[in-house]
Amino acid sequence: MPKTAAAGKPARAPAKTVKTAKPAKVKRALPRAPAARSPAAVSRRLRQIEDKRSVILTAALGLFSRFGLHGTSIDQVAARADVSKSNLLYYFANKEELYVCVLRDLLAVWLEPLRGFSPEQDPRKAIGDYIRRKLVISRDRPDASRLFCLEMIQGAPLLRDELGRELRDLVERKSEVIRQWVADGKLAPVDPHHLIFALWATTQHYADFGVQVQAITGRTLDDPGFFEEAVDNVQRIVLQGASAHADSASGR
Amino acid sequence: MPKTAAAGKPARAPAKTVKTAKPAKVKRALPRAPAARSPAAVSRRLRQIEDKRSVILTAALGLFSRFGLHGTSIDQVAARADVSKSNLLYYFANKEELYVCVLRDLLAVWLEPLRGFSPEQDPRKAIGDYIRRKLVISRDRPDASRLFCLEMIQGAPLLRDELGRELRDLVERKSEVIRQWVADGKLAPVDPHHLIFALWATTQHYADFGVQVQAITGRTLDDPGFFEEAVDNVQRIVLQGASAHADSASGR
DNA sequence: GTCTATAATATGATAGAC
DNA sequence: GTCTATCATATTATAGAC
Repeated sequence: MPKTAAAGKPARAPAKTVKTAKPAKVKRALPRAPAARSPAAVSRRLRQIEDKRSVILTAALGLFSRFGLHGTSIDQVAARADVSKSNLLYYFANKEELYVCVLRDLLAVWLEPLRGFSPEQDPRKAIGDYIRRKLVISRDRPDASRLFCLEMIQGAPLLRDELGRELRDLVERKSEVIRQWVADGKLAPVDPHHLIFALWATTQHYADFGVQVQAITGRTLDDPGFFEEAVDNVQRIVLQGASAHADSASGR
Repeated sequence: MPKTAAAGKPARAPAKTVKTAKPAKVKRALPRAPAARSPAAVSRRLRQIEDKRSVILTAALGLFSRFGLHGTSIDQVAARADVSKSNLLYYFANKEELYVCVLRDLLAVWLEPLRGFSPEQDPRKAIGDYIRRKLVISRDRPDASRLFCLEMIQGAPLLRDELGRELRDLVERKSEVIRQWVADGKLAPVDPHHLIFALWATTQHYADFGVQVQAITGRTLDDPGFFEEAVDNVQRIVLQGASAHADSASGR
Protein backbone atom coordinates (compact mmCIF):
# COMPACT_ATOMS: atom_id res chain seq x y z
CA MET A 1 0.00 0.00 0.00
CA PRO A 2 2.68 2.57 0.79
CA LYS A 3 3.56 2.57 -2.87
CA THR A 4 2.97 6.25 -3.33
CA ALA A 5 4.11 7.34 0.07
CA ALA A 6 3.89 11.09 -0.26
CA ALA A 7 0.66 12.12 -1.98
CA GLY A 8 -2.93 12.08 -0.69
CA LYS A 9 -2.53 9.08 1.53
CA PRO A 10 -5.38 6.63 1.89
CA ALA A 11 -6.79 5.57 5.19
CA ARG A 12 -4.27 3.21 6.56
CA ALA A 13 -2.50 3.19 9.85
CA PRO A 14 1.11 4.22 9.44
CA ALA A 15 3.11 1.08 8.89
CA LYS A 16 5.71 0.36 11.50
CA THR A 17 8.03 -1.82 9.53
CA VAL A 18 8.52 0.09 6.32
CA LYS A 19 10.99 -1.72 4.14
CA THR A 20 12.29 0.61 1.47
CA ALA A 21 9.56 2.98 0.29
CA LYS A 22 10.00 2.93 -3.44
CA PRO A 23 10.39 6.24 -5.27
CA ALA A 24 6.74 6.54 -6.27
CA LYS A 25 6.38 5.53 -9.87
CA VAL A 26 4.51 7.84 -12.12
CA LYS A 27 1.41 6.22 -13.46
CA ARG A 28 0.03 6.61 -16.95
CA ALA A 29 -2.96 8.84 -17.39
CA LEU A 30 -6.42 7.50 -18.12
CA PRO A 31 -7.16 6.29 -21.61
CA ARG A 32 -8.32 9.29 -23.48
CA ALA A 33 -9.29 9.94 -27.10
CA PRO A 34 -6.22 8.63 -28.91
CA ALA A 35 -6.23 11.09 -31.82
CA ALA A 36 -7.88 11.35 -35.19
CA ARG A 37 -10.36 8.84 -36.57
CA SER A 38 -13.81 9.10 -38.02
CA PRO A 39 -15.72 11.40 -35.64
CA ALA A 40 -18.59 8.96 -35.28
CA ALA A 41 -16.27 6.12 -34.44
CA VAL A 42 -14.45 8.22 -31.90
CA SER A 43 -17.58 9.28 -30.11
CA ARG A 44 -18.87 5.74 -30.13
CA ARG A 45 -15.65 4.56 -28.61
CA LEU A 46 -15.68 7.30 -26.04
CA ARG A 47 -19.16 6.37 -25.02
CA GLN A 48 -18.19 2.76 -24.66
CA ILE A 49 -15.28 3.73 -22.47
CA GLU A 50 -17.41 5.94 -20.30
CA ASP A 51 -20.03 3.25 -20.01
CA LYS A 52 -17.54 0.71 -18.87
CA ARG A 53 -15.98 3.09 -16.42
CA SER A 54 -19.40 3.77 -15.08
CA VAL A 55 -20.19 0.10 -14.64
CA ILE A 56 -16.96 -0.38 -12.75
CA LEU A 57 -17.58 2.66 -10.60
CA THR A 58 -21.01 1.42 -9.66
CA ALA A 59 -19.69 -1.97 -8.71
CA ALA A 60 -16.93 -0.36 -6.72
CA LEU A 61 -19.32 1.89 -4.85
CA GLY A 62 -21.40 -1.08 -3.81
CA LEU A 63 -18.41 -2.89 -2.35
CA PHE A 64 -16.43 0.01 -0.96
CA SER A 65 -19.50 1.31 0.82
CA ARG A 66 -19.87 -1.95 2.69
CA PHE A 67 -16.36 -3.15 3.22
CA GLY A 68 -14.24 -0.09 2.81
CA LEU A 69 -11.16 0.36 0.70
CA HIS A 70 -9.16 -2.35 2.41
CA GLY A 71 -12.03 -4.75 2.82
CA THR A 72 -12.58 -4.84 -0.92
CA SER A 73 -10.25 -6.39 -3.44
CA ILE A 74 -9.87 -5.36 -7.03
CA ASP A 75 -10.82 -8.88 -7.93
CA GLN A 76 -14.15 -8.52 -6.24
CA VAL A 77 -14.93 -5.26 -7.95
CA ALA A 78 -13.95 -6.75 -11.27
CA ALA A 79 -16.15 -9.77 -10.70
CA ARG A 80 -19.09 -7.61 -9.75
CA ALA A 81 -18.59 -5.37 -12.76
CA ASP A 82 -18.16 -8.45 -14.88
CA VAL A 83 -14.77 -7.50 -16.24
CA SER A 84 -11.38 -9.05 -15.69
CA LYS A 85 -9.03 -7.67 -13.12
CA SER A 86 -6.46 -6.65 -15.70
CA ASN A 87 -9.15 -5.01 -17.73
CA LEU A 88 -10.27 -3.03 -14.74
CA LEU A 89 -6.70 -1.94 -14.21
CA TYR A 90 -6.68 -0.69 -17.75
CA TYR A 91 -9.45 1.75 -16.92
CA PHE A 92 -8.20 2.70 -13.49
CA ALA A 93 -4.47 2.78 -12.92
CA ASN A 94 -4.79 1.38 -9.43
CA LYS A 95 -7.17 0.67 -6.62
CA GLU A 96 -6.71 3.96 -4.92
CA GLU A 97 -7.50 5.91 -8.04
CA LEU A 98 -10.67 3.91 -8.42
CA TYR A 99 -11.62 4.69 -4.86
CA VAL A 100 -11.00 8.38 -5.29
CA CYS A 101 -13.08 8.44 -8.46
CA VAL A 102 -15.95 6.87 -6.59
CA LEU A 103 -15.64 9.41 -3.83
CA ARG A 104 -15.46 12.32 -6.18
CA ASP A 105 -18.68 11.32 -7.89
CA LEU A 106 -20.22 11.19 -4.46
CA LEU A 107 -19.49 14.62 -3.18
CA ALA A 108 -21.54 16.35 -5.83
CA VAL A 109 -24.59 14.24 -5.02
CA TRP A 110 -23.92 14.97 -1.45
CA LEU A 111 -23.84 18.71 -1.49
CA GLU A 112 -26.78 19.09 -3.82
CA PRO A 113 -29.79 19.20 -1.48
CA LEU A 114 -28.33 21.86 0.76
CA ARG A 115 -28.01 24.25 -2.14
CA GLY A 116 -31.77 24.59 -2.07
CA PHE A 117 -31.86 26.89 0.95
CA SER A 118 -32.49 30.51 0.08
CA PRO A 119 -33.56 33.42 2.27
CA GLU A 120 -36.90 34.09 0.65
CA GLN A 121 -38.19 30.60 1.35
CA ASP A 122 -40.34 29.78 4.30
CA PRO A 123 -37.84 28.09 6.61
CA ARG A 124 -40.28 25.47 7.81
CA LYS A 125 -41.02 24.44 4.28
CA ALA A 126 -37.37 24.60 3.24
CA ILE A 127 -36.26 22.46 6.14
CA GLY A 128 -39.13 20.06 5.79
CA ASP A 129 -38.40 19.60 2.12
CA TYR A 130 -34.74 19.16 2.84
CA ILE A 131 -35.47 16.37 5.30
CA ARG A 132 -37.59 14.59 2.76
CA ARG A 133 -34.99 14.89 0.05
CA LYS A 134 -32.24 13.61 2.24
CA LEU A 135 -34.39 10.68 3.29
CA VAL A 136 -35.04 9.92 -0.35
CA ILE A 137 -31.28 9.73 -0.82
CA SER A 138 -30.94 7.54 2.24
CA ARG A 139 -33.51 5.27 0.70
CA ASP A 140 -32.34 5.26 -2.90
CA ARG A 141 -28.59 5.62 -2.48
CA PRO A 142 -27.74 4.16 0.89
CA ASP A 143 -24.41 3.01 -0.41
CA ALA A 144 -23.43 6.55 -1.27
CA SER A 145 -24.38 7.63 2.21
CA ARG A 146 -22.45 4.80 3.80
CA LEU A 147 -19.30 5.39 1.82
CA PHE A 148 -19.38 9.03 2.70
CA CYS A 149 -19.76 8.07 6.34
CA LEU A 150 -16.94 5.55 6.10
CA GLU A 151 -14.67 8.16 4.67
CA MET A 152 -15.55 10.61 7.43
CA ILE A 153 -14.87 8.09 10.15
CA GLN A 154 -11.47 7.44 8.73
CA GLY A 155 -10.68 11.10 8.88
CA ALA A 156 -11.55 11.77 5.25
CA PRO A 157 -7.94 11.55 4.11
CA LEU A 158 -9.02 11.77 0.49
CA LEU A 159 -11.70 14.39 0.89
CA ARG A 160 -10.06 16.61 3.43
CA ASP A 161 -9.20 19.27 0.92
CA GLU A 162 -12.66 19.35 -0.57
CA LEU A 163 -14.11 19.41 2.91
CA GLY A 164 -12.06 22.38 3.84
CA ARG A 165 -13.07 24.26 0.76
CA GLU A 166 -16.24 23.40 -1.11
CA LEU A 167 -18.22 22.01 1.78
CA ARG A 168 -17.15 24.66 4.21
CA ASP A 169 -18.02 27.46 1.82
CA LEU A 170 -21.41 26.02 1.02
CA VAL A 171 -22.20 25.54 4.70
CA GLU A 172 -21.12 29.08 5.44
CA ARG A 173 -23.42 30.45 2.77
CA LYS A 174 -26.35 28.43 3.99
CA SER A 175 -25.63 29.27 7.59
CA GLU A 176 -26.04 32.87 6.64
CA VAL A 177 -29.46 32.08 5.26
CA ILE A 178 -30.41 30.34 8.49
CA ARG A 179 -29.13 33.26 10.54
CA GLN A 180 -31.31 35.54 8.50
CA TRP A 181 -34.32 33.36 9.17
CA VAL A 182 -33.57 33.52 12.88
CA ALA A 183 -33.08 37.27 12.78
CA ASP A 184 -36.41 37.63 11.02
CA GLY A 185 -38.05 35.64 13.78
CA LYS A 186 -39.02 32.92 11.37
CA LEU A 187 -36.91 30.35 13.16
CA ALA A 188 -36.14 29.66 16.79
CA PRO A 189 -32.76 30.95 17.91
CA VAL A 190 -30.50 28.10 16.97
CA ASP A 191 -26.91 27.93 15.83
CA PRO A 192 -26.90 27.24 12.08
CA HIS A 193 -24.01 24.80 12.22
CA HIS A 194 -25.62 22.64 14.84
CA LEU A 195 -28.92 22.74 13.03
CA ILE A 196 -27.26 21.57 9.83
CA PHE A 197 -25.51 18.81 11.73
CA ALA A 198 -28.81 17.71 13.20
CA LEU A 199 -30.38 17.62 9.75
CA TRP A 200 -27.56 15.58 8.31
CA ALA A 201 -27.38 13.23 11.25
CA THR A 202 -31.04 12.44 11.60
CA THR A 203 -31.54 11.75 7.92
CA GLN A 204 -28.36 9.87 7.12
CA HIS A 205 -28.90 7.67 10.13
CA TYR A 206 -31.52 5.70 8.22
CA ALA A 207 -28.93 4.76 5.62
CA ASP A 208 -25.76 4.42 7.66
CA PHE A 209 -27.40 2.61 10.55
CA GLY A 210 -29.94 0.90 8.35
CA VAL A 211 -29.09 -2.46 9.83
CA GLN A 212 -29.78 -1.18 13.29
CA VAL A 213 -32.97 0.51 12.20
CA GLN A 214 -34.15 -2.72 10.70
CA ALA A 215 -33.10 -4.77 13.72
CA ILE A 216 -35.20 -2.53 15.92
CA THR A 217 -38.21 -1.68 13.82
CA GLY A 218 -38.22 -4.63 11.49
CA ARG A 219 -38.67 -2.26 8.58
CA THR A 220 -36.66 -0.29 6.05
CA LEU A 221 -37.15 2.90 4.08
CA ASP A 222 -38.12 0.77 1.11
CA ASP A 223 -41.36 0.17 2.91
CA PRO A 224 -43.40 3.21 1.80
CA GLY A 225 -45.29 3.32 5.07
CA PHE A 226 -42.12 3.37 7.07
CA PHE A 227 -40.60 5.96 4.79
CA GLU A 228 -43.45 8.37 5.33
CA GLU A 229 -43.36 7.66 9.03
CA ALA A 230 -39.69 8.55 9.10
CA VAL A 231 -40.20 11.75 7.11
CA ASP A 232 -43.04 12.79 9.34
CA ASN A 233 -41.27 12.07 12.60
CA VAL A 234 -37.94 13.61 11.67
CA GLN A 235 -39.72 16.70 10.42
CA ARG A 236 -41.76 16.95 13.60
CA ILE A 237 -38.79 16.40 15.89
CA VAL A 238 -36.50 18.85 14.17
CA LEU A 239 -39.13 21.48 13.54
CA GLN A 240 -41.44 21.23 16.52
CA GLY A 241 -39.33 19.32 19.00
CA ALA A 242 -40.32 16.48 21.26
CA SER A 243 -41.59 18.56 24.14
CA ALA A 244 -45.28 18.83 24.74
CA HIS A 245 -46.48 22.21 23.51
CA ALA A 246 -48.98 24.71 24.74
CA ASP A 247 -51.72 23.31 22.52
CA SER A 248 -51.39 19.83 23.98
CA ALA A 249 -51.69 18.73 27.57
CA SER A 250 -48.80 20.13 29.55
CA GLY A 251 -46.94 18.05 32.10
CA ARG A 252 -45.24 20.04 34.92
CA MET B 1 -9.27 -14.33 5.41
CA PRO B 2 -11.77 -17.07 4.56
CA LYS B 3 -9.93 -19.30 6.97
CA THR B 4 -12.97 -20.04 9.09
CA ALA B 5 -15.49 -19.97 6.34
CA ALA B 6 -18.61 -20.94 8.21
CA ALA B 7 -18.88 -19.16 11.55
CA GLY B 8 -19.66 -15.51 12.34
CA LYS B 9 -18.09 -14.11 9.24
CA PRO B 10 -16.33 -10.78 9.36
CA ALA B 11 -17.08 -7.93 7.06
CA ARG B 12 -15.52 -8.91 3.80
CA ALA B 13 -17.00 -9.15 0.40
CA PRO B 14 -17.50 -12.76 -0.63
CA ALA B 15 -14.37 -13.81 -2.46
CA LYS B 16 -14.87 -14.82 -6.05
CA THR B 17 -11.88 -17.03 -6.54
CA VAL B 18 -11.95 -19.27 -3.53
CA LYS B 19 -9.18 -21.79 -3.79
CA THR B 20 -9.86 -24.64 -1.42
CA ALA B 21 -11.54 -23.37 1.77
CA LYS B 22 -9.70 -25.29 4.45
CA PRO B 23 -11.69 -27.26 7.04
CA ALA B 24 -11.65 -24.52 9.69
CA LYS B 25 -9.05 -25.42 12.24
CA VAL B 26 -10.05 -25.36 15.86
CA LYS B 27 -8.10 -22.74 17.73
CA ARG B 28 -6.76 -23.04 21.23
CA ALA B 29 -8.63 -21.26 23.98
CA LEU B 30 -7.26 -18.19 25.70
CA PRO B 31 -4.53 -18.65 28.27
CA ARG B 32 -6.28 -19.24 31.52
CA ALA B 33 -5.09 -20.03 35.05
CA PRO B 34 -2.94 -23.10 34.38
CA ALA B 35 -3.64 -24.94 37.66
CA ALA B 36 -2.26 -24.89 41.20
CA ARG B 37 0.40 -22.51 42.44
CA SER B 38 0.68 -20.15 45.34
CA PRO B 39 -2.64 -18.23 45.35
CA ALA B 40 -0.88 -14.88 45.52
CA ALA B 41 1.32 -15.74 42.58
CA VAL B 42 -1.65 -16.92 40.60
CA SER B 43 -3.66 -13.79 41.18
CA ARG B 44 -0.66 -11.64 40.38
CA ARG B 45 -0.17 -13.50 37.15
CA LEU B 46 -3.83 -13.28 36.26
CA ARG B 47 -3.76 -9.57 36.80
CA GLN B 48 -0.75 -9.22 34.58
CA ILE B 49 -2.46 -11.18 31.87
CA GLU B 50 -5.59 -9.08 32.12
CA ASP B 51 -3.58 -5.90 32.10
CA LYS B 52 -1.77 -6.90 28.98
CA ARG B 53 -4.94 -7.97 27.27
CA SER B 54 -6.40 -4.64 28.18
CA VAL B 55 -3.47 -2.73 26.75
CA ILE B 56 -3.78 -4.63 23.52
CA LEU B 57 -7.52 -4.10 23.37
CA THR B 58 -7.11 -0.39 23.82
CA ALA B 59 -4.52 -0.19 21.09
CA ALA B 60 -6.73 -2.27 18.84
CA LEU B 61 -9.74 -0.05 19.44
CA GLY B 62 -7.77 3.00 18.48
CA LEU B 63 -6.73 1.52 15.17
CA PHE B 64 -9.82 -0.47 14.27
CA SER B 65 -11.99 2.55 14.90
CA ARG B 66 -10.06 4.56 12.35
CA PHE B 67 -9.06 2.05 9.73
CA GLY B 68 -11.44 -0.82 10.21
CA LEU B 69 -10.61 -4.48 10.54
CA HIS B 70 -8.94 -4.78 7.17
CA GLY B 71 -7.23 -1.44 7.30
CA THR B 72 -5.37 -2.44 10.42
CA SER B 73 -2.64 -5.04 10.62
CA ILE B 74 -1.75 -7.09 13.64
CA ASP B 75 1.69 -5.61 13.39
CA GLN B 76 0.34 -2.14 13.85
CA VAL B 77 -1.73 -3.09 16.85
CA ALA B 78 1.25 -4.84 18.37
CA ALA B 79 3.47 -1.84 17.80
CA ARG B 80 0.94 0.49 19.35
CA ALA B 81 0.47 -1.79 22.34
CA ASP B 82 4.24 -2.13 22.52
CA VAL B 83 4.27 -5.91 22.30
CA SER B 84 5.59 -8.19 19.61
CA LYS B 85 3.27 -9.58 17.02
CA SER B 86 3.81 -13.15 18.14
CA ASN B 87 3.19 -12.11 21.69
CA LEU B 88 -0.07 -10.50 20.71
CA LEU B 89 -1.05 -13.70 18.99
CA TYR B 90 -0.39 -15.49 22.22
CA TYR B 91 -3.11 -13.46 23.92
CA PHE B 92 -5.54 -13.44 21.04
CA ALA B 93 -5.68 -16.47 18.82
CA ASN B 94 -6.17 -14.39 15.70
CA LYS B 95 -7.06 -10.99 14.42
CA GLU B 96 -10.74 -11.67 14.19
CA GLU B 97 -10.97 -12.77 17.78
CA LEU B 98 -9.24 -9.58 18.81
CA TYR B 99 -11.72 -7.58 16.82
CA VAL B 100 -14.69 -9.32 18.33
CA CYS B 101 -13.32 -8.80 21.83
CA VAL B 102 -13.01 -5.10 21.15
CA LEU B 103 -16.56 -4.97 19.86
CA ARG B 104 -17.97 -6.89 22.77
CA ASP B 105 -16.46 -4.48 25.27
CA LEU B 106 -18.10 -1.73 23.31
CA LEU B 107 -21.69 -2.81 23.33
CA ALA B 108 -22.01 -2.55 27.10
CA VAL B 109 -20.75 1.03 27.10
CA TRP B 110 -23.05 1.66 24.28
CA LEU B 111 -26.30 0.58 25.77
CA GLU B 112 -25.68 2.10 29.17
CA PRO B 113 -27.07 5.63 28.87
CA LEU B 114 -30.40 4.53 27.48
CA ARG B 115 -31.08 2.43 30.57
CA GLY B 116 -31.60 5.67 32.46
CA PHE B 117 -35.08 6.32 31.08
CA SER B 118 -37.88 5.53 33.52
CA PRO B 119 -41.54 6.54 33.50
CA GLU B 120 -41.52 8.61 36.68
CA GLN B 121 -38.86 10.99 35.32
CA ASP B 122 -39.70 14.26 33.74
CA PRO B 123 -39.18 13.48 30.06
CA ARG B 124 -37.60 16.82 29.26
CA LYS B 125 -35.03 16.34 31.94
CA ALA B 126 -34.48 12.68 31.06
CA ILE B 127 -33.95 13.44 27.39
CA GLY B 128 -31.84 16.49 28.12
CA ASP B 129 -29.61 14.48 30.41
CA TYR B 130 -29.39 11.72 27.89
CA ILE B 131 -28.20 14.09 25.22
CA ARG B 132 -25.53 15.44 27.51
CA ARG B 133 -24.33 11.99 28.49
CA LYS B 134 -24.11 10.82 24.92
CA LEU B 135 -22.19 13.91 23.97
CA VAL B 136 -19.80 13.23 26.82
CA ILE B 137 -19.22 9.82 25.30
CA SER B 138 -18.77 11.34 21.86
CA ARG B 139 -16.18 13.61 23.39
CA ASP B 140 -14.35 11.15 25.62
CA ARG B 141 -14.67 7.95 23.62
CA PRO B 142 -14.99 8.96 20.00
CA ASP B 143 -13.14 5.86 18.95
CA ALA B 144 -15.77 3.67 20.55
CA SER B 145 -18.45 5.59 18.74
CA ARG B 146 -16.65 5.33 15.44
CA LEU B 147 -16.03 1.63 15.67
CA PHE B 148 -19.66 1.04 16.49
CA CYS B 149 -20.59 3.08 13.46
CA LEU B 150 -18.13 1.23 11.27
CA GLU B 151 -19.60 -2.04 12.31
CA MET B 152 -23.11 -0.85 11.58
CA ILE B 153 -22.19 0.36 8.14
CA GLN B 154 -20.76 -3.01 7.33
CA GLY B 155 -23.99 -4.66 8.29
CA ALA B 156 -22.84 -5.52 11.80
CA PRO B 157 -21.89 -9.08 10.86
CA LEU B 158 -20.40 -9.64 14.28
CA LEU B 159 -23.03 -7.86 16.32
CA ARG B 160 -26.10 -8.88 14.44
CA ASP B 161 -27.18 -11.38 17.06
CA GLU B 162 -26.73 -8.98 19.92
CA LEU B 163 -28.54 -6.32 17.94
CA GLY B 164 -31.46 -8.60 17.42
CA ARG B 165 -31.69 -9.44 21.08
CA GLU B 166 -30.21 -7.16 23.71
CA LEU B 167 -30.51 -3.89 21.87
CA ARG B 168 -33.93 -4.61 20.54
CA ASP B 169 -35.27 -5.58 23.94
CA LEU B 170 -33.80 -2.54 25.60
CA VAL B 171 -35.20 -0.24 22.95
CA GLU B 172 -38.59 -1.86 23.27
CA ARG B 173 -38.64 -1.30 27.02
CA LYS B 174 -37.60 2.30 26.68
CA SER B 175 -40.04 2.88 23.86
CA GLU B 176 -42.76 1.85 26.24
CA VAL B 177 -41.58 4.53 28.66
CA ILE B 178 -41.67 7.12 25.91
CA ARG B 179 -45.12 6.00 24.87
CA GLN B 180 -46.25 6.48 28.44
CA TRP B 181 -44.85 9.98 28.49
CA VAL B 182 -46.75 10.77 25.32
CA ALA B 183 -49.94 9.25 26.67
CA ASP B 184 -49.59 11.39 29.79
CA GLY B 185 -49.29 14.46 27.64
CA LYS B 186 -45.77 15.12 28.86
CA LEU B 187 -44.30 14.70 25.43
CA ALA B 188 -45.40 15.65 21.96
CA PRO B 189 -46.89 12.79 19.98
CA VAL B 190 -43.82 11.23 18.46
CA ASP B 191 -42.93 7.69 17.54
CA PRO B 192 -40.51 6.36 20.18
CA HIS B 193 -38.31 4.56 17.67
CA HIS B 194 -37.76 7.60 15.56
CA LEU B 195 -37.15 9.74 18.60
CA ILE B 196 -34.49 7.33 19.82
CA PHE B 197 -32.91 7.31 16.37
CA ALA B 198 -32.83 11.09 16.39
CA LEU B 199 -31.18 11.10 19.80
CA TRP B 200 -28.56 8.63 18.72
CA ALA B 201 -27.90 10.28 15.41
CA THR B 202 -27.59 13.85 16.61
CA THR B 203 -25.22 12.99 19.43
CA GLN B 204 -23.02 10.42 17.75
CA HIS B 205 -22.60 12.70 14.80
CA TYR B 206 -20.09 14.76 16.75
CA ALA B 207 -17.87 11.72 17.15
CA ASP B 208 -18.38 9.87 13.89
CA PHE B 209 -18.28 12.95 11.71
CA GLY B 210 -15.86 14.75 13.97
CA VAL B 211 -13.58 15.55 11.07
CA GLN B 212 -16.42 17.19 9.21
CA VAL B 213 -17.54 19.07 12.28
CA GLN B 214 -14.05 20.39 12.71
CA ALA B 215 -13.66 21.23 9.05
CA ILE B 216 -16.80 23.35 9.24
CA THR B 217 -16.69 24.91 12.68
CA GLY B 218 -12.98 24.79 13.31
CA ARG B 219 -13.66 23.35 16.75
CA THR B 220 -14.06 20.03 18.53
CA LEU B 221 -15.91 18.79 21.58
CA ASP B 222 -12.66 19.02 23.50
CA ASP B 223 -13.18 22.74 23.43
CA PRO B 224 -15.40 23.26 26.52
CA GLY B 225 -17.18 26.19 24.95
CA PHE B 226 -18.04 24.22 21.86
CA PHE B 227 -19.12 21.25 23.92
CA GLU B 228 -21.65 23.30 25.86
CA GLU B 229 -22.79 24.91 22.65
CA ALA B 230 -23.42 21.48 21.19
CA VAL B 231 -25.27 20.24 24.26
CA ASP B 232 -27.41 23.33 24.32
CA ASN B 233 -28.26 23.29 20.64
CA VAL B 234 -28.99 19.60 20.37
CA GLN B 235 -31.19 19.80 23.43
CA ARG B 236 -33.05 22.77 22.06
CA ILE B 237 -33.51 21.27 18.62
CA VAL B 238 -34.70 17.90 19.82
CA LEU B 239 -36.83 19.23 22.64
CA GLN B 240 -38.17 22.51 21.33
CA GLY B 241 -37.59 22.20 17.63
CA ALA B 242 -36.27 24.73 15.20
CA SER B 243 -39.55 26.45 14.42
CA ALA B 244 -40.24 29.83 15.86
CA HIS B 245 -42.66 29.48 18.75
CA ALA B 246 -45.52 31.51 20.09
CA ASP B 247 -43.30 33.33 22.56
CA SER B 248 -40.93 34.62 19.91
CA ALA B 249 -41.67 36.74 16.89
CA SER B 250 -43.75 34.73 14.44
CA GLY B 251 -43.07 34.90 10.76
CA ARG B 252 -46.07 34.03 8.49
C1' DG C 1 5.47 -16.17 28.09
C1' DT C 2 8.38 -14.32 24.72
C1' DC C 3 11.14 -14.49 20.86
C1' DT C 4 13.04 -15.63 15.86
C1' DA C 5 12.26 -17.73 11.80
C1' DT C 6 9.31 -19.13 8.33
C1' DA C 7 5.31 -21.15 6.03
C1' DA C 8 1.08 -19.98 3.55
C1' DT C 9 -1.50 -17.01 0.96
C1' DA C 10 -4.15 -13.15 -0.67
C1' DT C 11 -3.83 -9.41 -3.43
C1' DG C 12 -1.93 -5.35 -5.97
C1' DA C 13 0.24 -4.46 -10.01
C1' DT C 14 3.00 -5.33 -14.40
C1' DA C 15 4.62 -7.49 -18.83
C1' DG C 16 3.68 -8.77 -23.01
C1' DA C 17 1.05 -11.64 -26.52
C1' DC C 18 -2.88 -11.06 -29.35
C1' DG D 1 -8.66 -3.09 -25.41
C1' DT D 2 -8.47 -7.52 -23.54
C1' DC D 3 -6.32 -11.46 -22.01
C1' DT D 4 -2.87 -14.85 -19.61
C1' DA D 5 0.88 -15.30 -17.00
C1' DT D 6 3.75 -13.66 -13.54
C1' DC D 7 6.05 -10.86 -10.09
C1' DA D 8 6.27 -8.54 -5.75
C1' DT D 9 4.90 -7.85 -1.40
C1' DA D 10 2.19 -7.27 2.79
C1' DT D 11 0.30 -9.86 6.21
C1' DT D 12 -1.70 -13.67 8.79
C1' DA D 13 -0.50 -17.35 11.37
C1' DT D 14 2.43 -21.26 13.00
C1' DA D 15 6.57 -23.87 14.66
C1' DG D 16 9.77 -24.34 17.77
C1' DA D 17 13.89 -22.60 20.52
C1' DC D 18 14.69 -20.40 24.87
